[in-house]
Amino acid sequence: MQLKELSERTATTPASIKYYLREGLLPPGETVHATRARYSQRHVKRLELIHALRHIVHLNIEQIRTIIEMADDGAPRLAVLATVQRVVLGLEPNVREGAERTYLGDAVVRLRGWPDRDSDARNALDVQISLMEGLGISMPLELLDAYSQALDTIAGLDLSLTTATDDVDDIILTAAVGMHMHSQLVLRLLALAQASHAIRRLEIAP
Amino acid sequence: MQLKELSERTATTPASIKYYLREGLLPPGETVHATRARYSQRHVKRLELIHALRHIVHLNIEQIRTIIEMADDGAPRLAVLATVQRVVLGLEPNVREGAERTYLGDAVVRLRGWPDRDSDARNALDVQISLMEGLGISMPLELLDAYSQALDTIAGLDLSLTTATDDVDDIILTAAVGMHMHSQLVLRLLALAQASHAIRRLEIAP
DNA sequence: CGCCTAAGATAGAGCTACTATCCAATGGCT
DNA sequence: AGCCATTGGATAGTAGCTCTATCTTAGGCG
Repeated sequence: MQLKELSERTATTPASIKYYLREGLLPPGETVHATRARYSQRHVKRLELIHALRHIVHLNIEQIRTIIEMADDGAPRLAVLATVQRVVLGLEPNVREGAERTYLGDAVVRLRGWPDRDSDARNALDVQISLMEGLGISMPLELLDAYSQALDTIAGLDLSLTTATDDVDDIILTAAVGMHMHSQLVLRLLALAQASHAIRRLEIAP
Repeated sequence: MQLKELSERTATTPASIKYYLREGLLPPGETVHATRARYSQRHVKRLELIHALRHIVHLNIEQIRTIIEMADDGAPRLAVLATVQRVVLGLEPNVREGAERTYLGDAVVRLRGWPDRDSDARNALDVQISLMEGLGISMPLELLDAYSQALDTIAGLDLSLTTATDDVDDIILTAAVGMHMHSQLVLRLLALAQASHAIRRLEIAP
């Protein structure tokens, strides 16, 4: 198909498609000759991926490029998933060079029997724990225990969805949307829990 | 103190202070006469609040204005906290008119013994659950149970910080930063849980 | 008396994500 | 054969956000 048809099929304006081409998010079509290019089903799927990442998961172009370049470079699935996670869960601003491991971080990993190794996720957790300790926000271990237990279950479930296909774009789409949705769910539950506490505590003695 | 001193004490440029004044985030100083105004300790604290909300919690000016206007209008503490929550936990895009209650939402509220009433938080949760069901992302009740149990504990802890003072700006600062930090913590734990699962599942058979 | 600072208005800057315009080349329909 | 639609490529413009800078007028303080 030509650009115009691609545009119609994906409800994306030709101008935007050209923009994504320029930005390297969408691979160029097969050049038939100087003024004609052919696009395939792959381009349709890629555009759908871009659309979901932009408007559902709310990533910016740079973040989408990071993920898509890995996929196009044929990186191993684990590496792609790690990148998706880093970007979707906003780990980036929290990953620091030479951040120290925390007691609580170690304890949680041991309690859950998670593999004890360095990773962006582990690093980001330690940084967050240190940050909160610095601000005097307390987190007893029992709480992290309860938490991580629940999250462990969700994580297993979430991931199982991504192993059903071999197409990298599909894996990314499923993983990114799944991670985003779960993280939102947790935030909504936290909000409701907090609201409930606030009502109980403040409504009686305003 | 005059504008310049306020600027120096809060490490904010006079231009930015003027901007916040224009935007109504910072109350005008006490006008001595046409070309002189006096600012107080209150302005210092307000600027610190604005700074934290902008650069730690990452709210935009509009969101900060929403919160600050409530506080300045002398709204009840519960209402202020609800607004802080709505903004900080990103409930806004998820709150819908006439969204239906979900079975799972009801079940969670009953399990936790939370007050069963309409609220933005409850609404946002129901919308999120429906959204995920629509996408075919499964969430067994046992999972929500475990989750909400952990979150319930955190929420109680978090809120207790905010009842230590009577100054509205302080309450907002503590609540906003606390909520933000806890939500980040949960996201980091989810990330680590997911990473651990991914390692176990994909590293053996890449 | 002149300098500093104030308020107030307006304009500009830098970023992001598009959106629009212009171009020459050219395939395919008529 | 000829013309219209479409292409890639280049470039420029727009819109929203958060500042940042400049300019003006005015007045107190040393």
